[in-house]
Amino acid sequence: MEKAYDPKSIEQNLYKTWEENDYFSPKGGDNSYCIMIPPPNVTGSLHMGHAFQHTIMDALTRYHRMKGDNTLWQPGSDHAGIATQMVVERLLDKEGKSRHDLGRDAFIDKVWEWKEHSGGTITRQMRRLGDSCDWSREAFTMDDDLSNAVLEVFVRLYEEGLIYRGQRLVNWDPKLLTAVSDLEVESHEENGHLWHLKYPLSDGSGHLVVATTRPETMLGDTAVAVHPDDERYQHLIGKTIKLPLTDREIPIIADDYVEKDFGSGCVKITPAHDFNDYEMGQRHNLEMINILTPTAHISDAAPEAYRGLDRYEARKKIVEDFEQLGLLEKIEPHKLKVPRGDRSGVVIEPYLTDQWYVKIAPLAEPALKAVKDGDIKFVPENWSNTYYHWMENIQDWCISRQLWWGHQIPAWYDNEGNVYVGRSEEEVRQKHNLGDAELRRDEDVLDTWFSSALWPFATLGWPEETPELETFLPTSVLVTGFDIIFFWVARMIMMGLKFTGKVPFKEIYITGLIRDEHGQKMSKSKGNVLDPIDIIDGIDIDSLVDKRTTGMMNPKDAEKIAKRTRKEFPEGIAPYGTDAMRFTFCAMASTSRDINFDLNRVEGYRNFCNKIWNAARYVLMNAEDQDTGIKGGDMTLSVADRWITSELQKTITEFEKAVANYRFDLASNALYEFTWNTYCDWYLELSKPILYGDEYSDAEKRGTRHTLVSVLETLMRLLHPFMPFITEEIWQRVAPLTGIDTTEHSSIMLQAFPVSETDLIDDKAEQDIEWLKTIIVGVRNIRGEMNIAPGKPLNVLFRNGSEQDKSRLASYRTFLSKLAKLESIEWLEAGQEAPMSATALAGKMEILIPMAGLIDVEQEMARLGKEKEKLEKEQQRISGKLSNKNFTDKAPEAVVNKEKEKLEEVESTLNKVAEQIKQLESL
RNA sequence: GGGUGGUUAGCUCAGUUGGGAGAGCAUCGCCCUUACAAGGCGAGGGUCACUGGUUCGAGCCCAGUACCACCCA
Repeated sequence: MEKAYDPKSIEQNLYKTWEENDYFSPKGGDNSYCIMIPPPNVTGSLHMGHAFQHTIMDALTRYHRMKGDNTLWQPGSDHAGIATQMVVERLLDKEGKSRHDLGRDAFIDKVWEWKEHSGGTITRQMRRLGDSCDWSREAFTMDDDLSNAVLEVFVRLYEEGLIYRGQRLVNWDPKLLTAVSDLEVESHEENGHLWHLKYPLSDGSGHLVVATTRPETMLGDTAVAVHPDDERYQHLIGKTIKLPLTDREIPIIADDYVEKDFGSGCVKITPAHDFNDYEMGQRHNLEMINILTPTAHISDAAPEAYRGLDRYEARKKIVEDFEQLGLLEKIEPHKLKVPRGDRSGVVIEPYLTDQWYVKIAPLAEPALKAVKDGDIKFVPENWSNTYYHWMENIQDWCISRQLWWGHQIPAWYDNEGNVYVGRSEEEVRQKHNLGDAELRRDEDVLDTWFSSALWPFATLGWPEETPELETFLPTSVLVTGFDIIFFWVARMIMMGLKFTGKVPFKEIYITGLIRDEHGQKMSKSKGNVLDPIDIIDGIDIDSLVDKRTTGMMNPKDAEKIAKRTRKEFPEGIAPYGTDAMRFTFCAMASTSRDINFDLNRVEGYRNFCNKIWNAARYVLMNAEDQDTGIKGGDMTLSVADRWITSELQKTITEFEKAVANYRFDLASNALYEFTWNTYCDWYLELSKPILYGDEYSDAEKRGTRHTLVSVLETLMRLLHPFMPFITEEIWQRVAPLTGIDTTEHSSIMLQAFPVSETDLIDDKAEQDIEWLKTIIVGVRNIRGEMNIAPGKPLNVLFRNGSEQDKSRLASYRTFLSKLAKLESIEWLEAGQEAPMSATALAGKMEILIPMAGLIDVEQEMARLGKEKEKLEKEQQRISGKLSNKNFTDKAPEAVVNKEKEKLEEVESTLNKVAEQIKQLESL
């Protein structure tokens, strides 16, 4: 084995072997376990959030596979309508073409071509992460099977009246020229203005003042509203306004939606361009005037002077015209929430169009109930409240998009404008006896999330009744971020219940978001993005800077980012390997809080990998080609052997408990702690005296070799779900030494997960080792504090030992001598004069290190002084507690007794320390 | 405006029936000891945001305040 762990040399080969041997497909027993991947966009590459979630999913998948479950991790990707279409359009743009130059069919061919060409990025990355998903089942939302499921769902919902077409206000993206759903709109506060406009009354008796953040919409005003109880305007209700810049007269109406205290208390109403005004327009039967074109220019419905102007040019001109007419009262700076398209970034316009909608209330009700009844459980639980709140206020879902890339809506129109919905044109003609009448298919496609909503059952073969559907639905757990609970999770639940009668998954594990080490969101524009692959393979600083700064809109930002990046990573990023990164994610995955990703943590866990690697080296050096007991022969287990085996059982139990609660952080800690602080720091050291010492028998050496390899072999299986590569590599070498035939059992990933055996728990061994550790640590402490070289052999004296201490020393003298580097250990009889010594305590027993030529008196005084101070504080605290009658009366007896014992112990220790100090002082 | 989460060591974070404040990294000291210097051994470092309450006892429970983050209107 190489002296240092080198992930590069092992990872990719191992993955290839696993995949070629078809280890990823389900082949377990009766219990099925299934995770559906949240399908990433084909456009994209995996970011840190994916890497995090994939680590969790893969850990769960590997864990359950090893437990013998029939385990499927279903992979696939999403066609991501808008995002993908934008990417391809941008490519066309570089050739100076638009999609319209190509035409719909040619454009779609182009998208497919692009997908074939560059859609493999994600699956390649997933392989690098070690994702053990069943690639033979890889799905894509635009595949024939899934497209059929989409058709089927659309038609059935339509036939039930749950899909309808209607003219309403939608969120219109004037750049992408499509409707988008509420969820695709992001509103953020921006600085704007509030324009106060004077609207003259028709009878010439004065004017009202209305305030607006969008003056251009006044061209579409069809009323002015006041609050019905507002005394100031009572007499005006029912009168009319002469709308400036137009020749229209509009009514003054009363509606209690109006806030009396905001602005003048008068509100201009533009039903065709504002959601609230739309509602009010419905209530009051107001005319709707659509003054915008799809590209947000002023339409022909407006006075000629403004037609064809861009919305912001029109705004400017209208304000100027008001001013000229003396009708501009004032302009105030104003902060407002500006809605922007999450893809295009342009300001969204509420816009009146024909769109398709899903009537959501009938679907939402059972979906709400499923969570309330506990058929679906959120982890952590508090996300269910967010879910309830959303589901109880859910609006109908606009599902049509004016795009080309996606599932085209299966609706046809005849020349009279009738609409027919069916699985195909043929079916429609037949069903409605249309003969060969001219039919035109609806050009729109469905919202990407429509097909995503069917993902859990469509990938398993629905609408066919497949065995997979029977076996894996409901799936076990969905692992995802809270940002798509509404986009995706809720819709899967609704559709799943509707079409399969089953919940799509039993649990939803909500992960936190990955942020940078300062808690900033990772984004291209901030230049703080980390690519998981760069953490695995490493990257030099120049390449990293290039990566972060290419394609920046603003060259100034690029400069800033380059500078910051160079400062933060002067040497670039070291290659940490997949396992180190995965373990980092696991270790940081506490209860769905956001995670500030710190590369220092990765480095720490890379070191952990190296520790494991070297522990394995040590074990192999001492066990390979040697007698590990698999061929029989007497075997005697030492106290250390029994102890480490006992500790291992406890670690397994702890791990199981943590994973059952999705506490991967606690699980990782248990593994880390056992591996490093227990197995490496103590057990491997304890094994050395036995293996290297002449005083131990063959049976004892055999027992220790056996324990070394069997604990390591078990530990590899325990670690495997989190660190698949290094554990496989080591297991392949260690397993044969435990008698496992690796030609038959070819991979750790198909081995059984360790089971904790309670009869291997050994309290006596644990106490004995505890005793050993106390003494060794005591001696080391003196060495450390006194600056005595670790290698310098010491003579020690024990005093005031009990019978147990004496028998322990008799049994474990070699361990003590070797681990504490002692030359001699001798008993001092009670009352026997001790030489001047530094002391430590193991219970009541004193450990004395004679100081002649070794120890500085003042230093030892200082050390003991510190010790004394600590003990006195503790003594004070406890005795204070115990002298409080309230405490002794009211606290449970067990607690009080515990405190009493503690006090006794502290006081006896304190006495001994004080005695030592006195002795030193007397010199 | 409504809601959710957070505030613990210099940094990143654990702390699950309320009963001795923890880890990793960073810092300091000693050591290249025959698995590992990506290491070993030891040490220092915290009014657990603030105020009040419940309790014999609060990092933990309750009320309020401040600040931060996110979601919704």
